[in-house]
Amino acid sequence: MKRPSIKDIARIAGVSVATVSYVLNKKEGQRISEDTKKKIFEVAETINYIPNRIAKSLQNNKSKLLGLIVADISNDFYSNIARNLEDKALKLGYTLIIGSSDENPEKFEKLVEIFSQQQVDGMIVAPVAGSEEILLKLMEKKYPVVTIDRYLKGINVPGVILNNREIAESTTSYLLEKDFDQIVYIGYDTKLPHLLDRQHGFETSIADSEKSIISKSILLGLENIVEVQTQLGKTLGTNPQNTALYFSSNKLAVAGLAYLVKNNIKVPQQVSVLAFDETEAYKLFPAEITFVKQPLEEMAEESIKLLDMQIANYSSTTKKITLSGELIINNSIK
Amino acid sequence: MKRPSIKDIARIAGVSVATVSYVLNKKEGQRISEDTKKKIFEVAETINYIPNRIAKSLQNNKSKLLGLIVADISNDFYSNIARNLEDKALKLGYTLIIGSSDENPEKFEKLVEIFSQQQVDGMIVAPVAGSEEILLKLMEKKYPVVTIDRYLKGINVPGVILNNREIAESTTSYLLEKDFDQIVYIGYDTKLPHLLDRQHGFETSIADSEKSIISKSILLGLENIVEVQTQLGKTLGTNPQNTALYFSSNKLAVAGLAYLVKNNIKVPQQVSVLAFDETEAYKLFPAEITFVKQPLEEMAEESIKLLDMQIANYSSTTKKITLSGELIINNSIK
DNA sequence: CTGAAAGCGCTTACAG
DNA sequence: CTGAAAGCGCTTACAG
Repeated sequence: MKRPSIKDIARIAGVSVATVSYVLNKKEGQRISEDTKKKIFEVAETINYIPNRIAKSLQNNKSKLLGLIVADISNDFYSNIARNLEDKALKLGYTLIIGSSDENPEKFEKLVEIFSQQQVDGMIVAPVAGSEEILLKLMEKKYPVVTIDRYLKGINVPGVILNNREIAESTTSYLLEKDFDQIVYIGYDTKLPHLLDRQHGFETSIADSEKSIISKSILLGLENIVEVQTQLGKTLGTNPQNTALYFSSNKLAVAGLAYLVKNNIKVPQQVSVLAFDETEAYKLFPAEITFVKQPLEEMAEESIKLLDMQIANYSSTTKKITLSGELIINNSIK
Repeated sequence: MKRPSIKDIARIAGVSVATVSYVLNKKEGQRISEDTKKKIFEVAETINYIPNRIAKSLQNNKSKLLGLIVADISNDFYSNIARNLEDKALKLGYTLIIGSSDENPEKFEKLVEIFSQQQVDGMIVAPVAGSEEILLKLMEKKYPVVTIDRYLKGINVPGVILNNREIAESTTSYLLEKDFDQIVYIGYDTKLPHLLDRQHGFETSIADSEKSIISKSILLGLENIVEVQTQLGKTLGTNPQNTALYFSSNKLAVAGLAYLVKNNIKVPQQVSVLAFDETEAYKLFPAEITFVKQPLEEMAEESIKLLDMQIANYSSTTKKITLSGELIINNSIK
């Protein structure tokens, strides 16, 4: 059975499709008698009419679809972002399409193209390394786009970002106050600016400090996180003392903490831990992890706003919004 | 600047829109000269043509959009399902729209309606308690739909499901062999059949056993998982011995394991643990958790297949596919 | 080998 | 207060 259309309503109610359209969309300009209105609503109800958004979209060039591209939707951090975005989007009448890039620029481009074919009204993306061109093209076409979590050097895409460098700097200073013998930064070997910012924040803070402290960085490939375990083994030895570990992401933290648990290294007695991002996994660690909390809800809110503005005005903005991370102090630092 | 359409290509290439459409869609029936073909492809390339899926959809009544409704996309289990579905969907040319129901039938219905307006070609849903009517209506309209992870009593929707009852039974038997003094099932106070199946599997296995063993169930509201901690406290006391805990979901397991960690209860020396589902969080627990693994990839594959069949044939099926869980034995059971 | 034309389900300026 | 008609960007049976 064909799904009922506006035409069916018109036929049954004995009016024109135009009238039906006016009534159903509650257009103010047109004055329709209460009688016909009532009739139309009744018919719509009984035949179970659901408007066809596709037809509407073709007409007004708005799909009410928003595309979200993250590295991997099964990653805790991104699925939380997705959830927050979903809620905000829904409030504005948008629905979210989701895609995972796997840090692969080709896949990223593929997703951009698919979303573009689907006529999404805008995209929220966590761009991968090497996707500058792709974003640039989107900007040129005035396609509404907003970056989230990440950003890229040299191109001016609107976006919302954490104050990565500052929060890394201040939290490292917090560690420095504690007089550790050694501070180890566990980060990524990457070109992604937001991750480099964290690293540079750490390094600056160490360099600016008067203290003589051994600092070291372990940098892992994005795809090779388990490697952190071997590296930590080498760095910590069998009986580490008075050492602090700075994990620059939840993924790294989970991998690293798993190593500590396995090797029965006591936190914070032997090793102190500070981590970026939250994850449910922390709950199962013997110590409560001190971590940098990102304001995910605010991020979602601001990025959707930024996108909605572009969609509404057809005006491309290059506005960047920086939000502050917050150090949640628990007991993983001595 | 307006985005280029097939009309633009036609104008520039000096042919009709029909010809352009034929060429771009590589229709075999029509024989077009190589020259015009080449010309058309060239023009499409240079003006950066991207087909408008909305227009296509209106014509052929296929949006190439699939709706996924889960309880909460930020839940590990569902974000993993989503990821697997995304990959399978992409291979068949579909894009995923995602929504979270929060176990709320009204929200569930709202999402169904929105997805329906967006003309998704089909929906994959983890139905919430009380959504029977909604699914029934969908079935009546012959709207392609497949349930995943969950199912509902009394309605015949096609779907893929775990052998919850059987795997719960066999894994409980596995526990029974170990001669515990006490076995505690931690589950949900719910009407969701797939969860009741797990519970009944557990109960059957206990009842069928010859052994005299104390068994107990702690049932939590879906929204009140932290409560598990108080309940476990009451049940376990300060110095539990030879007790086994059967967690019927990853959420419950994480909450329960957090309690064990906090109270320094040794696994498996004092308390043994078996959990349903996987989560990264297990990595941070001192013992490696023995758990029931669900074949997520296969689930995704089968559910998409089931959906695609319905979409292709317009034939509604009521086929149910049951997949087997697997007990991954680690060292959390003595 | 190629094109004119109808139509998918809506919206909206215009006419009455 | 209401309707006829054009148009959004495509596809496709039909004609030539």
